Amino acid sequence: MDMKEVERKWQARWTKEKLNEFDEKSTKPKKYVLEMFSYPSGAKLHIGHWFNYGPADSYARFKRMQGYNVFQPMGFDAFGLPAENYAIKTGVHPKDSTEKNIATMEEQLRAMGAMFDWSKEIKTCEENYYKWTQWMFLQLYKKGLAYRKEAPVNWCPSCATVLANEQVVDGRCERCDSVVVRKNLTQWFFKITEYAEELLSGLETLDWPEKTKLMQKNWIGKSTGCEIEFDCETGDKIRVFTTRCDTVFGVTYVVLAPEHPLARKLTTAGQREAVEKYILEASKATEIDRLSTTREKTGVFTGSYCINPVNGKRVPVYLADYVLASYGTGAVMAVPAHDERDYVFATKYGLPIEKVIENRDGETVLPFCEDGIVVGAINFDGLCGEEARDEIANHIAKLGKGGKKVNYRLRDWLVSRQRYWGAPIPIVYCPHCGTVPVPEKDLPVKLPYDVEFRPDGKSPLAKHEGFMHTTCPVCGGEATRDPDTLDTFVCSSWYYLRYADPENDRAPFSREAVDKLLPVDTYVGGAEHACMHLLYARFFTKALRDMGYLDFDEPFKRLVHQGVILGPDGNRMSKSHGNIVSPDEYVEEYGSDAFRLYLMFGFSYTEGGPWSDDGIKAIARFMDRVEKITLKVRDYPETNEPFGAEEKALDYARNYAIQHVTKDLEAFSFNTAVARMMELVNSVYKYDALPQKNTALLKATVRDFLLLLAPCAPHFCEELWEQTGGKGFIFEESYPVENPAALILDETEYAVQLNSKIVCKAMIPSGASNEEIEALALALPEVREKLGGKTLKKCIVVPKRLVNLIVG
RNA sequence: GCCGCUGUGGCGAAAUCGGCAGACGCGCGGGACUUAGAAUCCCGUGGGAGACCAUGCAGGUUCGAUCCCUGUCAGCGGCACCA
Repeated sequence: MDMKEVERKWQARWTKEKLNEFDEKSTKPKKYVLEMFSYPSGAKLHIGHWFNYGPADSYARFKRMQGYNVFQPMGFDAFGLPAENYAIKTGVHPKDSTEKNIATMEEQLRAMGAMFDWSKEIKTCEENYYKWTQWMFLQLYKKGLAYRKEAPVNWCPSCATVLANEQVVDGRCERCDSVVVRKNLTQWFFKITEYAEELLSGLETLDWPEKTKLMQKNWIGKSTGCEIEFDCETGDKIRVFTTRCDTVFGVTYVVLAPEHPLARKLTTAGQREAVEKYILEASKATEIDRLSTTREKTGVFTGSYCINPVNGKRVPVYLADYVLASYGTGAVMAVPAHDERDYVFATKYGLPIEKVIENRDGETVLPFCEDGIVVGAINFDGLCGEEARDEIANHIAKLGKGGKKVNYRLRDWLVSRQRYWGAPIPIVYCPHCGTVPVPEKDLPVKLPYDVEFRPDGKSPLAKHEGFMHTTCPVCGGEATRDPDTLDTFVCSSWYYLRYADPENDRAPFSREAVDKLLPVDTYVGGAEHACMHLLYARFFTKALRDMGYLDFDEPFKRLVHQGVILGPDGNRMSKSHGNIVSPDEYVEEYGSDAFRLYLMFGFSYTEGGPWSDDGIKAIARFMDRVEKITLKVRDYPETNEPFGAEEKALDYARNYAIQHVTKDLEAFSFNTAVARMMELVNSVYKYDALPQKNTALLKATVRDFLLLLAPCAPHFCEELWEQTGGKGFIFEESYPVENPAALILDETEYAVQLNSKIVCKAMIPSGASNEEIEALALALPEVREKLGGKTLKKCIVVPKRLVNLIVG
């Protein structure tokens, strides 16, 4: 079969008959199958795209044949850093390179032959999309979910520019190798923490991989503890969060993050120099390094003291970078006797270590970090663990120095980017009116084309007079725009909603369109998005629901992650590894169906693995075998005789395949689905070799087989369907359903075990009771021989699998 | 470092709820067809001469463990400005 020609032919027909478009008028149940949209950074589709979209499209087609009205849109996540970096390097404008890349990728995606509804395509960098991204920002702002505060950025002093984490290599700028420091800027945040509890509890309702839910749970990081206030001699108050308030009597010092607002204020003249030096050093370390439990602990004394509210003890205040400003209150109470890190730190700096918890069962070796009995705390001595924490927290609350508190590791979402290639933040700063949101009627705030990308200390937009200079929407006076753009994760947090209504120019989407299609039934994409994109999208959905734009709680009911296809050397494919494998040559040589089928068969979908093309020939051979037998059987005259054991076996194979392929496709277990289809082809060949054939059964089996294979090799099966006299499109046929009667066997092979060791196999009639099975097993010659004089103690029967005789 | 995942023949992999480890393929070996090769078709194929031994390694629970538990090693994904 000339696959190039066949692909062209069927793609043209599908497009002409709008086969791939969602049918607005259909009464069938809808099924929204969505793959994560592509980022057009490289010019071409890579194996990862294919591995995501090919098999997922087979799932969508399978659902279509099962009678669903399937919606499978595609688009581009087109804003982002790489296009801007490319512009800095080559001078090619991000808009131009992005549009060019998108054009290439669209063409390749069409050539894949997936059932994408291109009539609903979206590109996040287009005005009619980012207008609504800006609208989202304004709604969140109105709802009090967007606010400004200071936050650190990576700053390269030499390039005078903000760097992404990716651009910082070993603490240095990837462009000029200067040491990167952290610098505070006032930036926009979304209050995702307001939804922490619901983002956590909502996980229970989702059909998502358990590991993904667990990762989100840990990312949100709920912990129940106590907030405690330590009064400083300066009159300032240090608030700390602890999950171990039962150890508060053992506090021997307090630690602030170097970025803590009180850090400098509490520093005494004598310590000034050391503290400044330390703060600068700390600004160079990455957060990952700072959280490392094996890294040498460092810190510096501020010169100040504060008072432990429970016992009035005066303890020193230190700065140390193992405390993060972004977690909890940015300050901790240190209890070296009962915390590993505090113990190490106290030992290093000669700070006292006071034991206030004792091990209930045995010697107390410090640091003792488990629950134990409180000692040396007069009113609380003898209390233990949760009970102690409860009493002590209540006591602290009575003192007016804090109390029980739930804390989350989740932080608010920083959305400001000091970059060009993104959606401008729709905010104006007016000397008289302050921070003013751009009125919705004035959206979009257009991204100007003529900008200077060269990094020179200012965001590209900040240097653009025409963009920056504006009038205040409130007072009409002179004002300036926010020079920053939005994080691209903002664009991708609501795109699945826009697909429902992409042309709408009065709203991001109509309620009617969204009600019809959303939520997404099955979302397919990489596991690397487990904590960020997938959490942000959930947050957007919940916020939009609370603003009355939606009436569902979760955007993605079911989630599936495809694995990562690595380079042949086992490393992630990258230019630097020089191990990139392009799908193009394979598609060219074998055709898109064979390539898709190979991806489905050769790898576990959720695991991925190193690339290897061993076996792609086997897929080509399999398809040849299918074509050959299909055409051969087509030309047989029809006979209904005979129907004996051979026919029963073929019918069993046919129905077994239907049953398992259906189950496996539903589970995204594509490799086993293809294996079951190969088994059926083998059975058909075997049957066809018989001298006497029931060709009616054979023809029906081949027909079912083509239907089974169609979602996985769509062009190929359409062609064979047509060549065997099928009418219309194969994708308008129903997926086969197994006949349970054909799957009932008279007897099943059991493994017979004696004391859990296999002795022999035995055929046991279906429907035999456990007693009958036991008797049959005991009567077997192999069993009698090995049994000797031993008596039966117990008999374990696992239906349709084994019988285990325990003797002694 | 922290969070999560993975580890099974020469290779890709499979194994429902703890129940016959290795389905389906690749590769390899043998055979058929052919002047010959390619292609195709058929048979065999975890290791071991064997009792037996095998699911990264060391233990544990169980009648029975690839699966559950403890420890450990290796690889992969993420760690909040790559997307």
